[in-house]
Amino acid sequence: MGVRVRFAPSPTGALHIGGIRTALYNYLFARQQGGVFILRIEDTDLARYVPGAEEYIVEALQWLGLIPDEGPGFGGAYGPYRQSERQSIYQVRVQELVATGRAYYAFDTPEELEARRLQDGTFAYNHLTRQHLRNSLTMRPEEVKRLLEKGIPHVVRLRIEPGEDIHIQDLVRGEVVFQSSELDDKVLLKADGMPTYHLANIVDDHMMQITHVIRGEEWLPSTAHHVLLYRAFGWEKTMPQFAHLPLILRPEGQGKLSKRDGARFGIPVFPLSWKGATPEESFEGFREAGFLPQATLNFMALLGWHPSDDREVFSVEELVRLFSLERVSKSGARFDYDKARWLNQRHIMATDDSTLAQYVRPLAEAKGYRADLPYLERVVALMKERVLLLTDFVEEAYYLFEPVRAYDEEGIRKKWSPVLQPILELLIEQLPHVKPFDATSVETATKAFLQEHEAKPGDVLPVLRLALMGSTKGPAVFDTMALLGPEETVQRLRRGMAYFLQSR
RNA sequence: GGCCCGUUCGUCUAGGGGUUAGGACGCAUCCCUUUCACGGAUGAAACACGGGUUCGAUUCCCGUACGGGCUACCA
Repeated sequence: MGVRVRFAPSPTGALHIGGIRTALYNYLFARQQGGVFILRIEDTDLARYVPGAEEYIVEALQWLGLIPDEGPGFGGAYGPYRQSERQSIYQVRVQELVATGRAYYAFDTPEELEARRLQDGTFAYNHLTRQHLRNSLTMRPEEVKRLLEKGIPHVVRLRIEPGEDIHIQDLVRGEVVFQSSELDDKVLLKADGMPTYHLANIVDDHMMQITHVIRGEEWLPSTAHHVLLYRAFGWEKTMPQFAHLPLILRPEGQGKLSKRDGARFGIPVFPLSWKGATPEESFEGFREAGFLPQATLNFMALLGWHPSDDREVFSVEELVRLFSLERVSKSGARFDYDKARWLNQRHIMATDDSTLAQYVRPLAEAKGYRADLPYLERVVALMKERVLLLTDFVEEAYYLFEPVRAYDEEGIRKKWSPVLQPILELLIEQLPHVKPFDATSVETATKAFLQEHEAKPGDVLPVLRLALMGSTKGPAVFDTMALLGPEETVQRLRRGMAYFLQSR
């Protein structure tokens, strides 16, 4: 049977980078194995449902190119792919479990259980305590029937018997053993008639013929329950294999990465920006921060996985080829934003100019800058080795689109000297007559002119740069002049000179 | 508290009974260059601790410490 994996997020808000990494690993594994990548929406918690979250998830997957083969809106023969639309399936399945004595009704209210936990911190609903609680194991059948008929709120719990070792062969961690006596009787069906994660997950994975469950480490403890559920249903022979991924840790300090860490550390932790009801619930995304999707993917792939060689920059195709669950590490990976930006720079350098220009176009448009592709391609060619983020093209290099906003005073003090004034005046006169006004011709003409006047390029060029860009750093002077054109070049040089003169 | 998982430079990691413990990000110095960046060179920087096993442990085993996850009618 072919590999079938699923990414099963819950639409409770924006999905952070940890969730996206899970999607990526599932995707890579599916592609590599010639398998099927499924998106399933786990919207069984009505209270936590957030409108727009599902659309966000889909848009994020599309931006990254992690397109599901099956899922809501993606087709597939195993739907529906939203758990809220599969409610009747779970109802039927859970009745099977009750009928065979693998599950039971429990009438204890959330308040009653809460009170128990308050007085006994170790309280768990399990094989010991259930004998003293209000459920169909302790009540007379007639009483249970009566309550059910009266529509008294109740849940269905999995009946777990003690004295059993549950061995799990995890593809990442190896063998993990749990004792059934330590496990609590998990709720399978909630009082509102919706299934819990545990029930829906197992039923769906079985019905959708999932072969490998690749998910975060936070699920490892409940995997024992899941195995028991497969057994209860009699599905153990076709139970999927498990692979639990290490958590992504916050950049500094302790604990796993959380939504709030984005604001806390001034870094994006989401694929796309998310607009919440308040600023505190709104987050910036990798896309908006100026990351290329393939760089984002590369970064996430390396958070918890590494090939055996020393390479670190990969295309998606290479990741598909090289990925393996066996090489996923067991320990948590700290989110390293510097590394993310470096990786983005590598991918920007590896991307051709016309593609980059397409990415930069909306950014330029948003600022009201000139945004025709031919011009943008020249900008990108000049700057691609000097930027970390796509936004740098219109921010760091704003002077390629609009006049200099401010001159670097420190630079002026170091590079400018009034003795350069006469020769600069002359040069400015000459420049517009260079034909054609391209980098090579301008450079040749300028250097000849400087030699003729016995001036050193090392003295003059930095001043030209200061006038052109307002800064002592930036792209090559002659390339920039050619890009700006003769009129703009002359204008900037004159304005710069005037400014330098009075700043003395 | 209980259960489970983990621990190699600051960070991501390679490695694996005998290695000068390798690479990358970041940092520092130098070279290239009109600047920055790119590129190149160099440097500082790690096997959590204690017991075993062994001729020999960073590597295997057991403890301890530390970190993490789970312990909801959330996923």
